[in-house]
Amino acid sequence: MKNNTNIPPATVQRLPLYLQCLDQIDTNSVGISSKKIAEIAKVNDAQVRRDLSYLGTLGTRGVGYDVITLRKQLELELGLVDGLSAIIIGIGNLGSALAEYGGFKEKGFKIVGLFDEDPKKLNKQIAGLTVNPISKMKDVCEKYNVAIGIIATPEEVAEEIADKLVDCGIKSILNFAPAMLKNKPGIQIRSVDLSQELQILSYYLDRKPLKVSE
Amino acid sequence: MKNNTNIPPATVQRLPLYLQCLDQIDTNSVGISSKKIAEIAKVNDAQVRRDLSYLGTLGTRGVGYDVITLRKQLELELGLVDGLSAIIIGIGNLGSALAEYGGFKEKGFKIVGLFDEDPKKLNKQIAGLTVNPISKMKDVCEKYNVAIGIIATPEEVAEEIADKLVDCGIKSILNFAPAMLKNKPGIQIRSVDLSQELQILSYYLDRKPLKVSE
DNA sequence: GAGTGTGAAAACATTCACAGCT
DNA sequence: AGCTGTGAATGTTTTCACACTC
Repeated sequence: MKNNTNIPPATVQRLPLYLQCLDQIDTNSVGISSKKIAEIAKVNDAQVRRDLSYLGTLGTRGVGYDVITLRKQLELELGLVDGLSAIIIGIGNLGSALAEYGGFKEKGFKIVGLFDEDPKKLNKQIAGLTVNPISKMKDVCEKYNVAIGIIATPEEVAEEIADKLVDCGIKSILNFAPAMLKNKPGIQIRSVDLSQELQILSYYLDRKPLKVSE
Repeated sequence: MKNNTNIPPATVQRLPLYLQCLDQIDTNSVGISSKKIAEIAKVNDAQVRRDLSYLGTLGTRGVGYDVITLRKQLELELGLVDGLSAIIIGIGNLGSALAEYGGFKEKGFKIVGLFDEDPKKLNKQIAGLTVNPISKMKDVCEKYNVAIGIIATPEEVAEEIADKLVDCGIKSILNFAPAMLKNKPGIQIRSVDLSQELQILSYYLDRKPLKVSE
C-alpha cells in the first residue's frame, strides 16, 4: 500500500486529469515538468506540484517527473491496478453507448454485465455481452465481485435499482439517470446529469466568462 | 441583494441541482424550505440559503420558498428561458444517445443539428433530425443561431471539431470526447469524461468514505 | 414556532515565492 | 539554469449561529 495521508477531494478530482495528460504527450518523452502538465490540464503549475506531492515525493528537483513512475503512482493511488468490475443497468441508448465505450477498458475497468427489464432488450448482444434481466444481477455481482454499478435507466426506476445494487453488495454507484438518489450508508454515489452540464454552460453564456483568457 | 452580483462558481454548479429538486418534490406542494431542498440535494441547509440569496431575496422568513417563484428565478438566472439551440457532432452510440436524450428538451434546450463525417451515418434519421456532413455545420449554426456545440466524436478529431465550432460562431462547448481541448479565447468549455468519473469512484473504494453518512 | 438572510468564524483550496536539489 | 516541494499568504467555500420576519 501507500502513503496513507488523506488526499483532499479537490485533488482527487484532478488525478484522473493528470493521468489523461500523460496519455496526451508524445510517447517518447521520458520526463515531464509540472509546467507542461499544467499547460495541458489548464491549471496552475504550483497546483500540479502540490497535488502530486500528496502521492509522495515523485519528482526530481531540477529535472521533473518520470512519466512511467508518475503514471504508475497515479494508477496505484486511484486503485486502477486491481481491474475493477462494473455492470450497467438500463440498456437504452445511453446504456448501450456506455457498454461500447472504449475508455473504460482502457483505464482498467471491466464491464461484466448488462441488465434491463424490457423484454425487447433481453438477450440482445452488445459489446460481446448478453442483456440479462435484473433478477440475474445478484448472481453476476457475486461471481465477478462487482464493485461498481452504472445506472442508465429512466429516472423513475433509478432509486429502486440503486437499492437493488446495494443489495447485491455493490459499494459504488455511477448514476446517469436525472434522479436524486437517496443516501445509502457506506455507498459512494456519483451522479452525472447531462442536462445539468448544459445548464451550467448556459449560465456562463450571457455574461463575461469568469477568467478572461490571458 | 441584487442579481448584479457575480455568483460564485461553486454556487452556479449547484443551481441546476436545486432546479432538479423542485421537479422531485410532489407536485401539489406550493412551498419548500431550505431544509427540505438540502435533504434532497444532500447539502447543508445554510448552503442552500446562501446560494439562493445570491439570486435575490426569494424566500419568506418563517415560511420558506414559493416553488413556482423559485423555479422561475433559477431558470432566469441560468438563462434557460431563451430556449438555447445546440448541435451534436459525432453520431456514434453516445451522440445518438444524446440526440434522443429527453432531458435536454425538458430543460429548454433544443437540438437543431446532428453532424458526422462517416458516410455510413449520413442521412440517418435520429430523433427527427437528419445526420449531416460537417461541411453543413456553419449553415445550420447561422440559421438557428446555435449557442452550444456538443462534441461526441472520437478523441482524435475532437480538437479539430472544437476549432470548427468556434469558427461557426459557437460560444460554448460541451465535450464528451476523452480529449483535453486547448483553450479558445472567449469560449466556455466543459468536459465530461466518463472514465474519469469511474476513476474518482475507484479512489474512494479502497478507503473510508470522506463523509460517513449520518 | 418555523424558517430566512447573513455577519463572522472555520475549513478548505489555490497561488506565490523561494530554498534546495540536480 | 531548471524544476521540485512546501511554508506562508491569499482567496474561496462552507458552516455556525442568531437577529429578524411571518
